Amino acid sequence: MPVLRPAVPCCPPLTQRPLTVLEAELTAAMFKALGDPVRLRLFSLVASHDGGEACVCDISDVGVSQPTVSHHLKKLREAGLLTSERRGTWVYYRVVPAVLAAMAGVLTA
Amino acid sequence: MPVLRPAVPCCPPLTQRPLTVLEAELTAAMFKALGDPVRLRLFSLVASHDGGEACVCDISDVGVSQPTVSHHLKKLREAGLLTSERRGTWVYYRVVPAVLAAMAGVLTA
DNA sequence: GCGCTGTTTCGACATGCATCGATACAGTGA
DNA sequence: TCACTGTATCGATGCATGTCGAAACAGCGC
Repeated sequence: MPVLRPAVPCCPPLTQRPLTVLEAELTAAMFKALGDPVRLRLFSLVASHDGGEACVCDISDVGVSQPTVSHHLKKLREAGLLTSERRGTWVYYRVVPAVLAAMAGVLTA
Repeated sequence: MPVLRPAVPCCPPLTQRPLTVLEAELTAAMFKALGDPVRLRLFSLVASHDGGEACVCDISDVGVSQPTVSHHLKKLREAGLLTSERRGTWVYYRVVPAVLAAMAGVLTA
């Protein structure tokens, strides 16, 4: 488990100057995490859910098996986009707040 | 060559409502294109280059072979992020203007 | 036409990854 | 403790993809 630590405010806008190798590595890892349709839907389900968090049971209906959902949620966690917390029987996922803004910033001129 | 046509203004912010299957497909394709470190550096090199365009010869020094550079530029073209134009001996790449804003919009609450 | 340089395509290879069923783990309630 | 539900991990499989060298293509200058 390599788990690149994204260090949320990472990189300047792509239009400002060429990214360094390390910057590209960190930023690409985040984009890659959103580069799968199933993961993107899972992320969107969490991000748009009431209260800013969602139980796995709320978002498991994306057309793939339960182990696959779990696998994708793990990937999103490892990329630093989501956090998870177990409360009793259920596990809740949340969007890491600064990450969306950081990624948007990289794409903004 | 599937070449999903991105139809630039694609999708609402991820936080607004869950993406549909089709929206996720289109948007994930763009994120996926930026999800490789080499491609992200190439894209950044084009996006930050003087005049908004760059010759392949200007950006080929990213640590991989020249055919690999060409392969990645093709992927970025197919994803709708770059356009290319041959002018005499050299081929110039440009960022498709609206795409950056569209992707940033998806990530903005 | 011929050679030369810049760029793309081709074919092959190794690695990565999305997916699944089976299984293990965690917590609840009886 | 035992059964039950929700979630994560394991192991296997098939496909996607990043990479390269070799070869093809495109323009230019002679």
